[in-house]
Amino acid sequence: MKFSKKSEYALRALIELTGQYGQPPLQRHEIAKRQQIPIEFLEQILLTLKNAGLLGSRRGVTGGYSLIKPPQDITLGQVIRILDGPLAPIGCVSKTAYQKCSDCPYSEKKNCPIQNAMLGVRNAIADILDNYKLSDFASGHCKRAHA
Amino acid sequence: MKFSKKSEYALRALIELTGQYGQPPLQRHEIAKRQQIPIEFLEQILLTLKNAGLLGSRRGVTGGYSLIKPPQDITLGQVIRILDGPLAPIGCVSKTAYQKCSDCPYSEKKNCPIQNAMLGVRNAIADILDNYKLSDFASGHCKRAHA
DNA sequence: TAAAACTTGACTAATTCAGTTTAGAATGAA
DNA sequence: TTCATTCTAAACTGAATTAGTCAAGTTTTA
Repeated sequence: MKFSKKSEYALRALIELTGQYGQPPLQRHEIAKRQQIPIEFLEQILLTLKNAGLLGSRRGVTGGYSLIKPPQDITLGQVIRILDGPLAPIGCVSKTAYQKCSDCPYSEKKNCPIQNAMLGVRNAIADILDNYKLSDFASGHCKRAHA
Repeated sequence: MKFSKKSEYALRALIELTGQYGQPPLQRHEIAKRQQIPIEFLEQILLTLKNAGLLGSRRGVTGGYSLIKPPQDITLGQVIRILDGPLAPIGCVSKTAYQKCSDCPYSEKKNCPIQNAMLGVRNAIADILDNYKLSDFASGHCKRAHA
């Protein structure tokens, strides 16, 4: 049940880019230095975030990466799904990437105990991460979903 | 952020063993058949649960596995931790297996945004799974932690 | 005593993780 | 124009994990 290093690095990079929002782009080596991330690995991650539509980039001497949307329009849930896939701890309770379980004897019926339990877990995780905005995240405010 | 097949099979095996609590032990092939789990893999899992103190076993013709404690004294959190390790999505917010992050620039200070966010996630997961008893689980009651 | 059952440990194929390497294409300052 | 700087893209790698499988036991009891 761990998030990958990719997700962690992505979030750390996004903290830097949030601080830079509205200003000139930030270069990968600057992000790598500030957050102590191996630069080649960071590159891969920034590319993924760019292809997912979160970042824009510019090449050349004054180039770099920048947020394409305001930080309050991006949630941690979005970021983590891009890098680690669905939040659900088991395929049959995922809302964004549902997968029927093949072997479970309860599969077709509605009363699968595992599904009951895991749906609760997936909702709890999503409630937090899908309501946690990059703006709150970067500023250190621990905004709770329903507190 | 997925639970492993081991955890899933363990929970499914424990549903069967909960139904059998107080009666003669259940044999691995019977569990494997009812829950459609590869028997050699199931064996490995039952052994792990036994070594963790959740199950007892008896060899020989009338042998099998059985719960060693009443089903209301075992939580899903316990089971999953045995097979998949800590529930926390990142080492530095685990209560049962804390690990300092080595590279995070916030490491020593108390205001790490990642820690803030991930601690919320770990607590939400633990609140559910550590309050979900095997007895509720097997009977299909969706007992919520604070609902 | 032999079949049924658990025990242990080694083995393996496939996938994922965490990066590294290499080669290239765009930009803009000199 | 040229050249250093920056991003782009894809292949590659070593280690670890996952999901099983296999083989060779030991124990129990009908």
